[in-house]
Amino acid sequence: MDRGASIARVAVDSPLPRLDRLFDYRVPPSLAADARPGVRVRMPVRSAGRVMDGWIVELAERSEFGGELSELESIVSPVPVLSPAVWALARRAADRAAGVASDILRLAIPKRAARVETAHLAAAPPAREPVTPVAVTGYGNAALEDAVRGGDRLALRGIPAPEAWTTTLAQLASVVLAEGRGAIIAVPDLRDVERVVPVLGRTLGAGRVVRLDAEQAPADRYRSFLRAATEDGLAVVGTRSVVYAPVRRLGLIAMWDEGDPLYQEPLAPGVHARDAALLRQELEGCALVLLAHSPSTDVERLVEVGWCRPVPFAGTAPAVIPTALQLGDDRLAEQARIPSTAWRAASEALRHGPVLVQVARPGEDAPVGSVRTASELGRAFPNARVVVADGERRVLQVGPEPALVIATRGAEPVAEGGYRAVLLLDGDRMLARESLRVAEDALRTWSNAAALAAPGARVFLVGVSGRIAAAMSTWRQPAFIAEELAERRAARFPPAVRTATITGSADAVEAALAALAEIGLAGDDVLPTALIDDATVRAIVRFDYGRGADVARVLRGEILRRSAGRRPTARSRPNAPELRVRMDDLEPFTGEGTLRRGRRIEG
DNA sequence: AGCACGCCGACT
DNA sequence: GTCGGCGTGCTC
Repeated sequence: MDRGASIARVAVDSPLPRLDRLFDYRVPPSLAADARPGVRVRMPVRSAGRVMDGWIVELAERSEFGGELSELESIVSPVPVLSPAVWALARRAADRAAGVASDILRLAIPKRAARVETAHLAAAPPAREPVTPVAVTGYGNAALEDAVRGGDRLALRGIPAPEAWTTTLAQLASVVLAEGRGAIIAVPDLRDVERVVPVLGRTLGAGRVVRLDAEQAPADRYRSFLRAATEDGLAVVGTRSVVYAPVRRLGLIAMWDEGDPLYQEPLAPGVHARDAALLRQELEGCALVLLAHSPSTDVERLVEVGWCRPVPFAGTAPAVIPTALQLGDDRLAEQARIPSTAWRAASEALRHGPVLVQVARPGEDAPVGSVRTASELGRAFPNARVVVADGERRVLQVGPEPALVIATRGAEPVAEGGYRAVLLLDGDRMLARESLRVAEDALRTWSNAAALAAPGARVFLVGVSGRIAAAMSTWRQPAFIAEELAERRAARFPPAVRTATITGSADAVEAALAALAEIGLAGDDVLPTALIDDATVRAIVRFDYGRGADVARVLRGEILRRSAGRRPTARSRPNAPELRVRMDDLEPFTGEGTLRRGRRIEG
């Protein structure tokens, strides 16, 4: 503790909006030695007796608070777990989402495991070889190494070859690690973590790679977390909440397939990992690489406003052939809803190696389910080995030998040497979903599957035509996405605008809308209020990005007002918060997500 | 969340 | 008069 600093400014570990600010405490002499920014503390809140957890955010010599200060009760552990950078990020992210910083910190700081901590404190810092920077290949003379060193923001097109993205991420990370800085590598799901970790290990050295994801055992997760917080020059890899990892001297945040809906955080306040990454890049000045075969409309918007720079790959696009669903004379093909040209190509390819068949849904029940498709194709190709890969049957990889691999989208195994043919079935079904994001989502998942094809292998996109099929066959997804964004802009739909979904009692929602009207948010940008049930209504407002801070501030004020208001009484139902706010719901106009039950999605 | 403060109906 | 109902507000 600094000489003379006898005041600790503490963030309270509580989801209550009223406690979402810093509180000053006196540091008693007995705790002074360990009272450092970032440590977890316990302190009395409201007239002795009640003790809460929190973190010291900063130390000060004097307090602005007029009243009598209480003393910190104890320091839970001398290990700093909340870095100034992560605190700043949590504050920014919560403010932007009209939420509470400690809700973000819940994602950022894993539960303490005392034994892990003891072992960590006892261990000597590991001796490691310096990292050798590896050239970033496949992008011509784009000078990506300099861009990354210079803290640029890039929308990078993935190289369309099996697992090329893992190599690109490892090469990018090597550039910053070679300078003694750290990198955050975010991927959508655990399968992707498992794929990228060995590649990073080979490129950077195994001791340089740290896994950090919510599915780890608590002790493992805390061990990884402590390593990230204390060692320089690490690549920290994980799923969406890895963007909050306490990486030291952060030089790069790289995100694979940023359009994957798994990056949307379901826990309050529902901050998308991409948005958190953008905020963190701004705060820390590190490089940001959004790597994808087919970017989201959100990233296209960032490109168009000049916030990040698109970088194409230099190489050959997959051979994608849109195939109308004109059924031929083959009855078996007809059963399996595969056009005869694609059928013949698949039969031929199957003599040489694995063939991927992407379907929309898992299981046997759906007319298009993975298991049902597998049995149909199994009958048609009695000599072929059939592999089913979906959410339940996880298959990471298949060998180079012939096999029919039936996979739901996102669950496709990687084939050694690449698939000899890829059939994208059920495209029409995927596009029939009612969602603002069907088109970009379909394009993204088709593109990811197409990139698994061997060099020169053909990819058949079945039953899809028009501009979206053309985007696939020309491999010019960004052009289609740009048109998609233009349509959203014309309609004032996200991500051309931001949205806030306001749910609660009719009173509370009405008051919130009135408060928004006072800052000029009215007219067409306030969508008609919908009745959810007898006690709940929902309003949606939309607004330009420049107004986001104002809207969030006003709505936060309303939440604060209302949270002090009505309590669960006999009259009102218990646990029904009077006012909940969700900013930038992925599907604001269909209500998907907004009403999801379970953990809080509220303000 | 808890706990204190404060302003209206039945009581010694 | 005053005890205590719970509506309202605050937590360094």
